Amino acid sequence: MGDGPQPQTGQSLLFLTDEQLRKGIEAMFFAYRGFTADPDRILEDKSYGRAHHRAIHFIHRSPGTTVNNLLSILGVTKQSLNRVLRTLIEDGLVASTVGKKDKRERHLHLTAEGEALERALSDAQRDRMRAAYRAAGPAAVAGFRQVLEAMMDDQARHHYEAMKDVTE
Amino acid sequence: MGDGPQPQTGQSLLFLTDEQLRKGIEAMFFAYRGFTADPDRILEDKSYGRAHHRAIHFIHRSPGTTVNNLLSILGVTKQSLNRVLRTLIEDGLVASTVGKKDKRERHLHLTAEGEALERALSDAQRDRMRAAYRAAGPAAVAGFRQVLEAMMDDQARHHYEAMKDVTE
DNA sequence: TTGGAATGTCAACAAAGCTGACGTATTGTT
DNA sequence: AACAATACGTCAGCTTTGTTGACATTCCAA
Repeated sequence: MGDGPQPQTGQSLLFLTDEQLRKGIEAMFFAYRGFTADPDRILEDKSYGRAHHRAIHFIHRSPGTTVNNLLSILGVTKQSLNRVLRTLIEDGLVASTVGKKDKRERHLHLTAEGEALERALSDAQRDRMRAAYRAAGPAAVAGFRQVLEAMMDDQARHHYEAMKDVTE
Repeated sequence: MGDGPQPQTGQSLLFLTDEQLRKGIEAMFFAYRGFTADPDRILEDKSYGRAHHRAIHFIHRSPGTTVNNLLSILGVTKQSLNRVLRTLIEDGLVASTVGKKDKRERHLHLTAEGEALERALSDAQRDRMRAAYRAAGPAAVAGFRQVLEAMMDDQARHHYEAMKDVTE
């Protein structure tokens, strides 16, 4: 936390001004639109929306996850998630299997078709993220992640960190 | 763009792996929820939503802006914006005045009451942003902004940059 | 065996986006 | 002067995605 290797004395004093904070707020707003734009374009053909994308993403990320776990990650009501899951199951993108240990639970997996859509969506989203990362460079990326992590609610940060896996 | 002062050789080679990109994607998702959580809490008491917040934010930011300009910033249809603006005008938070030069245009301003709500909302949002900035530090903040800017669509980035004002 | 947890479902509703059509006032152009 | 284009507002209808509240079923665990 030392201020040794930074020659920008003015910046380090001014980075908390209301103007700087406002720019950060607007950057989040505009960037999030870009962040969702590409998957949205893919989804609009099919009768799916952003909620389906989120479900697919986290089922792919944690195969076999239960409905309850997914609920707490996504932060929506079970009725809202259920509507989304029902269509995905009906359309054969998601498989729901009764739990072996606890038969009340349903374990969710992507089918081959579901994996295909997941790949299309995350390819599109990753392409933009990769371009942004490449343009900004590794140091900027580290800062990006630090600020975003600090912006999360405790519960969200817990989910976020719990999803670090072996490759990291 | 030289790789001089970075000793993290591994990181700079691996920062574009799919795993890193996935973490960035999830960081955006979770952080955006935190980003909107505090204003949302204020708005839910009143009968307003996130759309009202956005309109109020940008009217505050550009007093006297026209409906058309606001439309292109927000990226929604005029019907959608109109529904929001109508309630804000009816409730006396926004004033709409006929243009002097071009009488077809309506210029939008916040009333005193509108400014008060804007302050409450942006205070809440800035508090979280400030805490995140403080926790991450100036260098991280610079990186955060760089990555977000690179993630925007061209049109959004244009709006974003056009809103830099004299204090910066 | 009974209470509670996990899940699913029905109904009703709201916020906020969309398309399409239409009207009016104003401005610019021919 | 006539006409086209622009800015704005509005009506109607639709979609997605969230919400509450109520209720049934299944099943684990005390």
